[in-house]
Formats: sequence, structure tokens, C-alpha cells
Amino acid sequence: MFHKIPKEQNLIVILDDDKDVQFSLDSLLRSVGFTTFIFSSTDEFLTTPLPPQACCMLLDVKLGNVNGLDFLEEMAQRGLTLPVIIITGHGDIPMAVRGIKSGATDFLSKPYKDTVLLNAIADSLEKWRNNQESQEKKKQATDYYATLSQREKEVMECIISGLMNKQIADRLGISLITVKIHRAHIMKKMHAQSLADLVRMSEYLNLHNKEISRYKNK
Amino acid sequence: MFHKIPKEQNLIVILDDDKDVQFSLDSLLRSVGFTTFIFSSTDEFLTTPLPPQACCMLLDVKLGNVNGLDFLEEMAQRGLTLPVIIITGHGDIPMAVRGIKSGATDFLSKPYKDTVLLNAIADSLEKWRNNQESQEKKKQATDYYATLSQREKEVMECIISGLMNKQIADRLGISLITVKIHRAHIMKKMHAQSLADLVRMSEYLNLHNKEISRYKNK
DNA sequence: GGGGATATTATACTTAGGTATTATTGATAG
DNA sequence: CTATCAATAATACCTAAGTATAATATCCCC
Repeated sequence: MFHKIPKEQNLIVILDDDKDVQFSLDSLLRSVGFTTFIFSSTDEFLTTPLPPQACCMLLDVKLGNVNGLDFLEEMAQRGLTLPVIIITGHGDIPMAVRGIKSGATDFLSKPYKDTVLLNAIADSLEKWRNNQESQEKKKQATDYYATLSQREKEVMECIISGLMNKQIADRLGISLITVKIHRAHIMKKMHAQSLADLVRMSEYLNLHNKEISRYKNK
Repeated sequence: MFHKIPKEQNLIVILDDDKDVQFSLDSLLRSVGFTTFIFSSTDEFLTTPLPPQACCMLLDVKLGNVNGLDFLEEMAQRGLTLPVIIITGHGDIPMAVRGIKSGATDFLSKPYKDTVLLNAIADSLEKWRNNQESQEKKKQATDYYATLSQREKEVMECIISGLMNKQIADRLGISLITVKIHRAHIMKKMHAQSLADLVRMSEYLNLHNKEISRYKNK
């Protein structure tokens, strides 16, 4: 199934291997003004670049020989943060529990009313909007961090641990002035206006030793 | 399954208005080494101080004329972070979805096997342990923050916004030296070893203007 | 082999941050 | 009424941080 990638807002991704379901979901969503982006398999979805306007996915539990719930967990592992509404023909409570615990924003069992689906989508949109900001920050922090050299990353870890330049110099076995230069580069590359800024940005990264300062003497 | 239940985490809270259910849950849990703390109503639970060993709650959906799911949401609003396993006699998917979305760690519909419940409790314990650390940090940060005077709180907001002492002095209309003194008091009262520490602690608080520094000139 | 990025260091200077001491004022609790 | 705390401020001193300039060495790519 080929679709031109929509450029509009409010793009709903449909991942379902049943043509009839695809058609009826597509009809409903288009009738209320959404754009759809339809996939029949997880592979098809994963190999297609997703437009940034994508704000919600409708995911079937039964996708050929792929379990939709397994796939949901795989998405999370891949860092795909698109809100997902799970739709299933034969759902039960353990399945619903697993789906929500895996991060789905809703779990709908057929038959359901159109309004229920549309409400679920509205909730997902809300969640999407709320996540956009922190997602953006995380992405930006990650991108900036990627431009740091290895040494700069080491110095940055020390900085956000609360170490003084002198201590950093000792730890890395370099001179004080070198630390200062690295530090200046870090602030510039990370686009941080202040140390407080840098520390908050680092919270979006996965830097480990955040608590060194708590164990240092005095 | 439970090789050893730590004494610090052995208390299961049961909130169910059915005496028979209370008895059977109590028997099962005691047989595997847990201690139980049984309540028949939400009022009874809310008015009784909870021992720190409490690590998990088993919550019935039907509590007289109180809806267990409503109560779960109320608990969250009151800041009660005890992991909750919902148990119900007549559950359906929407109910399960709501329960998990409201923060329950599991949703069990009768009849269920004992092992299912015990597994759910084990998972809750895991969650409880993971939450303990950040809960502790948040509580500590909040407690320390509460000891700050009004002026010190104002200065602290400026500090974590990334403002320099001079800028803080201008903004608050006080002298540079006074800002420095406030700052020293803040670091001491907050038990922060470094500015990075203070910024991270502030993340556990609900201080608003974290992004002032992004808008300052230069 | 030259250009560029990275890493390093030095000197010199400026600004920012932290500490100690002392002191005044106003409010509040005992 | 007095003691304490909060808030303010001045002086003086010291340390930490930041900036500018210049220089050296390595490594990799074209």
C-alpha cells in the first residue's frame, strides 16, 4: 500500500493487516479531518521514514505472525515515542493491562463506538503535545552532546558532578587551564547559557555519576 | 518465589470490605511471610497512620459506595505513592485500562491463581524499591526547601535560573554582598555540595521559571 | 605535505564567587 | 524587655572561573 507522505498536521498512523479495518478506520478518520498513514506490517512501518507530524498510532494486536504488544515494547526500546492506541478484536484484561503498562495510551476492544476511538485519539493528541516539548529538549541536548569530543564529554561529566576545575584537572591528569578551555568549548557546543542550564540539559542525557559531589570530602 | 522478604518491605495493605476476601488474602499472604494491615473502608485507611514498612496495597474496586478506581486517583492526588494492585470480582477492559492508567501496578480479575497475585506483588515490590530512592530525594529536597526564608527562596529561584549574583542583586534590589550571604545560607540549608547539586535538587521541587537564562540578553 | 580538528600548556588579566567579621534594623517569641 | 531570627550592608581578602593570545603536538583526511 503506497501513500504519499502527508505534510499536514494531525497525522494518524494505522498499523493493521486487515484491509477492511484499514478502510473503515481510514474513512472514519478522514471524515473528521485527520490524515492517515497506513501500514500493513511492522517491517513496512519500520522501514518508512515517519513524518514529524505523526501524532498517534492505531495498532492492532494481531499483525500476521507479529504480536502488536511485542511490537509496542520494541518501539519503546527503539526510542519511538509516538503515542499508541491499541485496538483488538479479541481482547482480555491481562492483554489490556500489558498494553497500558507498555505505554499504550489506550486499549480498545471491538466493538467500540466511533466516539470512543475519537476520544482516545484526542487524549493521545494531548499526550503527544505534552511530550513534544521534552522530546525536543532531549533531542537537542543529545544532538549538542554528540558534537563534543571524547575529552570534552569526560570534562562535562565532571562538571555536572559538581567538581571544581582544579579537581577535574587532577582527576584527568591535565592542567587547570586546559580544563577551562574544555569547559568553554562545552558551554558553547551545548548552547548552555549557564551552569544551571548545562546541568538541566545533562538530565536529558544518560550520564551516570551524577552524585560524585555527594561523596567528595567536605 | 519469595526466598526472603526483607523486614523493611513486608507489609501488605488490604483494602476490601468483604470479610471473606480479607480472610483469604490474609491467609495467603501470611503463609508466604508477609504481614498484613487490613482496612474495610477508605476512611479507615485514610485516618490510620501507615507504617513505613508498607510496600503494597491490594485494592478492591467495590468498596461499599466508594469506587476503588476513584479512590486510587484520590490517593495519587494526596501524594500517596504506595504501589497498588487492583482486585475485582467483575472487571472489564475499560476498567482495567483506567486502573493501570491511574497508576495501579496491576489489575487482577477474579478468579486468579495465587501465583498470579504473588507475582503481581513481587512486581510491586520491585516498583516500590525503585520509587523509594526518588521519593526520598524529593522528600528531602522539599524538607530542606521548607527551611528557607522567603527571601532565600527568591534568591534560589534566581540561582537555578542561571542568573549571576550581580543580576540577582539588581533584580531583587539588594546589594551584591547580601545575595552572596543568602546564597551561602541556601547552599547550607539545602545541604547542596555544589551548584550542580542544587540545580538537580530543584528539579524535585516545583519551581517554575527554569528557563529565565535562555531569555537573558547576551 | 598542508589543512583541520583535537588536545595540550603557558602567561596575563578580569570578573565572579565565597568567606569572615562587624553592624544595623525590624519582627517575633518567650 | 530581651533574645533570636531575618534581612540588609560594608570592608577586606581569597579562591574560582572565564577570556585572550600564543604556542606545540598528534592524528586524520585530501
